[in-house]
Amino acid sequence: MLTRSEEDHLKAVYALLLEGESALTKDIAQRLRTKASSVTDMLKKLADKGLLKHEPYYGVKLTAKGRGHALQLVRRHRLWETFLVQRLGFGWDEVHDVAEQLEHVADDKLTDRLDDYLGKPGFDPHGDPIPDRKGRIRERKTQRLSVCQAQDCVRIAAVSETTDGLLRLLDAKGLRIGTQLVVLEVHPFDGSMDVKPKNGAAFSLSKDVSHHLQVEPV
Amino acid sequence: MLTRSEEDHLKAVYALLLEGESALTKDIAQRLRTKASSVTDMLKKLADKGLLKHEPYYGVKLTAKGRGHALQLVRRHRLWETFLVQRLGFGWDEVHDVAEQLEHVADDKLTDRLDDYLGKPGFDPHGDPIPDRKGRIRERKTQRLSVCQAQDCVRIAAVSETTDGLLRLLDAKGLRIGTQLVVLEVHPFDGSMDVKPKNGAAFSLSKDVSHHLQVEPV
DNA sequence: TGAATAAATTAGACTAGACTAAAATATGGA
DNA sequence: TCCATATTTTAGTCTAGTCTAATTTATTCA
Ligand SMILES: [Mn+2]
Ligand SMILES: [Mn+2]
Ligand SMILES: [Mn+2]
Ligand SMILES: [Mn+2]
Repeated sequence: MLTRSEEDHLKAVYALLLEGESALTKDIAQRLRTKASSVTDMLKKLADKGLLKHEPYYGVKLTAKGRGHALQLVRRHRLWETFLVQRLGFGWDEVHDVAEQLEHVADDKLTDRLDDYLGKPGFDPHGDPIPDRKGRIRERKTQRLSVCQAQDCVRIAAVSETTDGLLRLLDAKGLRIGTQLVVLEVHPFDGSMDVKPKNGAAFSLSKDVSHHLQVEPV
Repeated sequence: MLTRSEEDHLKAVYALLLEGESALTKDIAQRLRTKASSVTDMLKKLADKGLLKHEPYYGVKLTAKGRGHALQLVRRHRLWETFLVQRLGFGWDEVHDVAEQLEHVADDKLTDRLDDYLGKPGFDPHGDPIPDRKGRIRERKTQRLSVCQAQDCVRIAAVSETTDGLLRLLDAKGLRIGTQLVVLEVHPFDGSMDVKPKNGAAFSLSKDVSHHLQVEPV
């Protein structure tokens, strides 16, 4: 049984390894709003439990066991987010903090029943994949909207930064998971691009925004 | 913001004061499976926060603030139990431990939306009243089935001990919240009674069981 | 190459929440 | 009344998880 803090550290490692190839002590600390020295202690503890390999001054790698635990945690987090949005009517910008708490209620029966109840969803409200009970994830080939070119037709698959501000901006522009877009033009000067949703008028997106939209070809 | 342990202590005090008129240190310890000395420390802390009055060697009384917090906790506990049974298909004997964890996710929006989603239920799966968002409880006049007499017609309103064994025994006999019964006969020798459900054959209940069934006249 | 800097670890301190053992207090029965 | 017992509190210890400050190690660049 892992404590809440152990779980949060494990998840931070998992997320950082997905984003880049290394999980640095300082980045874990920044993500958890704690200090590097605290992270060092916790990494030692997680290594003792066989959840990760920690070579002091080199990097952190998850073991199969550690990855399994992390995936279960991600599964619970994303199932709860889905529940909050689909069933309780929360906005996708309002669910993160609550899910951050609910994810720590570790009960396999609860998790599996919730999964059934929601219809075994493959993706959460932000478009992130939900691992199944065995930790398997549905893979997709997506790319950032910011690397697309004029004439490309794409569908928004996920938002890679779920800060409230970005999500609300997307709401304001009518952009959501599944929205189809055509790229009209890319402006080299500032990296902004003009896009046109399938049903709607064209508008412009800054590079800050397009960089955080994961899209798939349509 | 209260910690999980503070919340559990407060709830134990609240429950003990409801059952009897005093909440003794040793009883709190027993309920929380902890030691009297630990309880003393926590009572001091809760008193410092203005949630209860603790006169060493005398008793514990909740302040209005403390009662309010306890009621919110009870509200969350019972709403989650209701969710688990009504929506996720859990048995009424399976929900307590999970609800004991979920109750500590303190988010008013979550609680209120869950309440709405469940249709603002007045009672949980064990027949216990669910406080509303202001902490108000629907009062009923119930009595133990064990004090009823031959010919009494009653409806089961609540089960006052939610141990797995009792709940499964009731399941086996087809007794649930709302079941209507006629008391046929009471046997003074062992306190057992013969009862007949409205739709079904008569059978006998031991005093151990009838003592834990709260009923209302029908 | 070798400082300067960045990153990570170690050392030591603190708090919360538990425990055991000992002391203090209250209570019930002879 | 007064002692035996039950209950509660106090004193002191322990672990988990955090912190700051100091030290160690790795990296970068002049
Ligand atoms: Mn979390
Ligand atoms: Mn998400
Ligand atoms: Mn609890
Ligand atoms: Mn209940």
